[in-house]
Amino acid sequence: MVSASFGDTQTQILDAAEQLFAEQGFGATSLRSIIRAADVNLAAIHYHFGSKEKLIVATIERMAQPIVQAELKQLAAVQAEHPQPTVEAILHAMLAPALEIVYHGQGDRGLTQARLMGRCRTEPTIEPIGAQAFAKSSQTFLTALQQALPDQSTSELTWKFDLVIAMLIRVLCAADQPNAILQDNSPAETAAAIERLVHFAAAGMKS
Amino acid sequence: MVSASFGDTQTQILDAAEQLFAEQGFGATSLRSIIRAADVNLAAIHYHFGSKEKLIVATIERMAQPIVQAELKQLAAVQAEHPQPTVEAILHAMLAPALEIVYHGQGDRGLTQARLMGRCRTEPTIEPIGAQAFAKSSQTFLTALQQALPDQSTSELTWKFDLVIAMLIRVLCAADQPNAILQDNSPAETAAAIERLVHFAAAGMKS
DNA sequence: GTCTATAATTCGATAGAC
DNA sequence: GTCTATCGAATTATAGAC
Repeated sequence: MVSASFGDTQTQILDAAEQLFAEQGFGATSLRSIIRAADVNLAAIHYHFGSKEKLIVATIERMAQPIVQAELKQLAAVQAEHPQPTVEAILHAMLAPALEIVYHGQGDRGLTQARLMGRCRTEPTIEPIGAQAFAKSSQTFLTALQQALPDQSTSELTWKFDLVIAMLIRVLCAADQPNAILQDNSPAETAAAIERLVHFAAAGMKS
Repeated sequence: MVSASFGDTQTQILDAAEQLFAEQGFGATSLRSIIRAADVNLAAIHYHFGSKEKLIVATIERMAQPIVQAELKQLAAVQAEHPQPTVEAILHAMLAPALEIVYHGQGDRGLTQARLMGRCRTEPTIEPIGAQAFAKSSQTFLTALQQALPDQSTSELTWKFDLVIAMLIRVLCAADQPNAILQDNSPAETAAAIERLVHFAAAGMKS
């Protein structure tokens, strides 16, 4: 397979699908609205991706892979510095990459990707696909939290971890609403929002 | 369906819609699947409710009204006992009613209603309807939290309040999954889960 | 109020020419 | 690889008999 160059049909389809899936959800977005936005033919989607579901999988994986890699890289850096990192340091490595793409993406692309990540957990049909895309990250961070909080049982840490992810998802989905934790896309404001969220989540994890 | 033989046509439709909307989401549930489950005619939905959207509004409001009333009643009771209730007491009044319907409801009705409440925030088209149904509760509890935590700014309390609601929604939506915070529907387990969630949320609110 | 029948769209998917 | 044309099925909604 040839790697997609800029303006490629596949890339045009993925870009349009990413934006529309993020805005409207997966089930509510028709292939016809995607081909209108991408300015391609309807048959091109089936030629390149096979079906709507395979397009959804490809869209999610393209969004998730850089985030998972960044999360694992930050955790590895933290662990290399301190053999036993604090809960705050682990949560920072876990939450920062997803929030940072909001302003690292070119134009509105970052906000779109953030919403798409959040949307992976809002539709029951889609949730397994999203869980699969983020599985490696989830397992690694849950293990790190168990080492940092050895007094808490696995089941307790599991539902707390789940609640922290739920908070991240909410922050991502509500990133453009008034009174959101993330007020604007500036690097300084994003860094401050990450600290607020880490602090809030760490207090709950230790409770 | 046996249960469909009870009640009038409107109630049969609302019962079936409640269950299917909760399981599959609003957009993914067709009127035809509802009339099959309710054992009524397709035209009956349009005769009694006018359109799919109006049926969604009616279903959400029927679910939300008892919960909002219970939340406001519990908060009033807490405030009557102590003029300045603790954060934990406020959060308990805010979180307990929604979780308690899980086992107070007859049969699986409670779990269905809990999932439906959670689902109100997962589809962007539906979120304004759900926010409207819970608006009175949201305003009242945000005011109570501002009085209990006067050192925190309104914007800070607003996004923290939003995160607590996000956690509640997650608990409701994941109520039947393994490793969830709510392991089973017994009153004792539900009360314990409420305490865990209140403790987790209070730690974050005070952070 | 309840039903049958159907209108009017929209959807995902595919065949086949180029 | 890209296009036109279309299939078959699903959807919401409505008209009109009873």
